Parts: sequence; C-alpha cells; structure tokens
Amino acid sequence: MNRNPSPSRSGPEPERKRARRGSARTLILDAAVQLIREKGFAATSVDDLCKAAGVTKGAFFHNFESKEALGVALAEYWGEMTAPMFAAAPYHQPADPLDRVLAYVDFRKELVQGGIPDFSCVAGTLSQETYGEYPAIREACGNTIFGHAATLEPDFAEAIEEYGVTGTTAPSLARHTQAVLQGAFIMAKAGGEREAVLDALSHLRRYLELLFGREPSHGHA
Amino acid sequence: MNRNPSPSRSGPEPERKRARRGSARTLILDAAVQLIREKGFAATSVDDLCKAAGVTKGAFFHNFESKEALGVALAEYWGEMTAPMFAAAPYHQPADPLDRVLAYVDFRKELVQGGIPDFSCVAGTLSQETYGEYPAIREACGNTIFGHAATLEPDFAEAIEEYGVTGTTAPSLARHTQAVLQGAFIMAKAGGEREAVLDALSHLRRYLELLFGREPSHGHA
DNA sequence: AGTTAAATACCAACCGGTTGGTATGTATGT
DNA sequence: ACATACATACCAACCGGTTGGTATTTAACT
Repeated sequence: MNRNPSPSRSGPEPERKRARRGSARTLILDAAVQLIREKGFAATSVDDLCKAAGVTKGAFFHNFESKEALGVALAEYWGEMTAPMFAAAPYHQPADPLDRVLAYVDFRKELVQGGIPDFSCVAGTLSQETYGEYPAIREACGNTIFGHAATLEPDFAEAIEEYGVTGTTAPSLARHTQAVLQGAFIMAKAGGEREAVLDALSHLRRYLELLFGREPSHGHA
Repeated sequence: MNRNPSPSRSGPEPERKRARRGSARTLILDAAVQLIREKGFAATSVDDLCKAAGVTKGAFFHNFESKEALGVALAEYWGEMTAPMFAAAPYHQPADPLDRVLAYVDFRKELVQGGIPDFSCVAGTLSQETYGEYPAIREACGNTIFGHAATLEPDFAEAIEEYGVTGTTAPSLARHTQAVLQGAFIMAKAGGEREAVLDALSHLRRYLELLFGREPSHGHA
C-alpha cells in the first residue's frame, strides 16, 4: 500500500525516471499494455516486449530492474494513463450525485468497444495472474484498482446522504462497482462475447436505482 | 461446445480413460488444481505438476497430449468435482424459489474459508489467463462456468414468475450471480483480503431482495 | 485354468529452443 | 571526463515435448 518506497524523505518527490517523450521506457510500457492484455504476464516474454517496442534487451534492463519491476511499473502506468481519462469524462456533470454514479456506469458501458482484450482491465488481469508469484505486482495492481474506486466515493457519499440510504457505505459501494466490472470482464472472456459486460452493468445500474429508491429508467438486461 | 469429439458414433460412450483410483491422471489433476490456483497456468510448468503429483513426465504426456490438453481437462475436472458438491448443498431446501437463490448466495459466503487461492474459482482464473493463447482452454472454462450458472436458472425462473419480476430473465440473473462472484474473487486478490468477497455477496443479496421486492433481512455490507 | 500376446500405464534420460538476466561495448550530451 | 541511454553478444537454467524402454493389466485362445 505504501507508494513511497524511500523511507525518510521530505519535500516534493524528485520524480526522476519518468517518461521522456518517446523514450524506450514508454515504448516498452505501451507495448506491455497491449501484449499483457492479449497474452498475460507470464506468457509475454521480455523478448516479446522488446520486439513489440522496437528496442533491445539492453534498453529493457536499463529501464527496469527485472521483469517483475516492469509489472509493477505497468500497474502504475496503467493507473496514470486512465485516471485523466476518467477525470475528464462527462459523467461528472449531473448535479445529482446519484445521476453521476449512474452516468459512470453508463460511461463504462460506452467503453466496451472493440475486442475483449481492448477494454478489459489490465490491472485486474495482472493482479489475478501474479497474485501468488509476484506480490509486488499484485499490490501495485491493488493500488490502481482501489485508487480508481476511491474516485467514486465522494459521489456515493453524497448520494447516500441525500437519499438517506442505510446499511452500506460509500467505500463499499465504490468497491462493489469495480467488483461487478471485473467480474463482467471475466464472464465476457469466458463466454467470448462482450455483451456479458453490458448485461452485468445493467444489473449494477438497476441495483443502484433500487437501492437509492429511484424508478428503474429503461434497463434492458 | 461439442463435448463429443468422435464424429460418427451411436450408443453409449465407452468412457475409457477416466480416473481409476489414485491413477497418475487424477494425481496430476489434483496437483494442477492447487498449483494453478496459486501460480496460474503459464507459471506452472509441467515439471512442477509432475513433482507435485509425484509422477514422471512420461506419465504426464501419456495421460495428456499437451500442456494445453491438461488445461482443458482441468476445466472439465473442476466442473465435475464441484457440481456434486453444489447439488448436495442445503440451499436447495427452501420451498420458496427466492429463498433458494438467497440461500445459494449465503452458501457461497460460507465457502469463503482459508487462503484466497483456496476458494477462488479455478475456471475463472484459467479462463482469464488463457483467453488469448489457448482458446480451447478458455472454451472449456466457459462451459464449466456457464454450466454452473445454468443450475441456478430454474430457481430464478420460478422466482421471476412467482414474484412477477419484469425487465430481466433467469439466464441473465444466473450469469450475473457468477459475474459478481468472479469479480469478488479478483477484488479479494487485488486487495489481499477475503472480506471483499463477503462484501460483494452482501450487495448481490440485497440486489436480489430489492429486485424481488423482499425486505432486506440484515445485510451488513 | 493356463499360456500368450497385445495394449496400457508408467519411467528415466534426453532434446532443441526459449527464458530472464548479464557483461561488455558504444554513441551522445554535458 | 564522465554519466546516461542504449546496443550486441552471450549464458546457464528451464521450458514443453520426445525417446526408448519396462512393469502391469487386460483379452484371446487353447
């Protein structure tokens, strides 16, 4: 959970070693997003990564101490890539907090485009696969997933207060939203059809509507 | 989807090549359940499997044409192992169909014991990891997962009719139940705490209670 | 029941290719 | 001159899979 490995340090992070334009590091990270989504972490070799990124192995091990370190960096990179995208998404506009979380669910539906590897969650895939062997990667994935869930908490907290909902909490609802998404991705993969994601998200939307006492709008799952 | 590879055959299946006592095949399959849960498919080598099962590599490739074939067999084995357990579980007893599906959710909560690799779904893990590289394994996992989901459909269908629920179907609800479970396992792995599963299942239970118009009993998520 | 032959189940040693990782060299900017 | 950012060449370990062989079970025939 500690994102700050250096033990005693004050002041702003030096933030060296971050992506400089089209550096090898970024090329490798971008290649890793694609390859690991398609084949998984273990099945993607360092050579695969280098070939896809158009760099040599020397560049790889210059930028990443090991393959495991690449995995950790990838989980963080994924979070840094997606966070601005969600921050700029239109689901924040509604004045009603419940409308915002419902718009979030609808927004996640809109993201379901292209092949299944194209929209599934890299952090979820990585986390599941590296759980036993690379705890550091799993932890980095956890930070990314729970970090994204945390961005939903304010809206849920407001909605809970405004609608007077009892028996649950904003963090729990935010995490459940992510759980349904992750499960939906697995069902889509297992069934080979991306409609499974839309189906699960429709159920999630109806759950929230029922929980907050709003008439189901027009769910069709 | 075709479980019957022999093209033109009538009469009952010969069913050779099934587990005879503590044969190598079963030893390997049992070892595979444990190892693949812990490390994943790609990270588990054939040698690992053989060592854990106490057999040699010759025995492995005598029983399974390839590592991929082991994966397919494992998905089927997993389904054959769990199906009788669920069939004999007490959640079938209630007279009311809604009570039965709610009892199923509670039963899944009870299964959450021990370490996370001990209760997570082998088929879900396998499916996610092998999606891109081994379509045959992914399909076998899909059959197992959707096959289990199908066992819930009759109860959901009855409940829908009895309670007059509209806007969804029994297959959709059955699949959503599995989606929430799979997502819960991922969140548990990502967060390193099994309570995440209980939390997600509490939300699922409340969704079903709200959807079927029953007073939430005492959910505590 | 006893003999035999074939099929089955398993074992130990081995193979070529790939793995993550390293050692060393080089071009460039300061 | 020196550190950074890469490239090239290489390695021991390990990978999935194959080999040729043996012990055991099954089936067929007498």
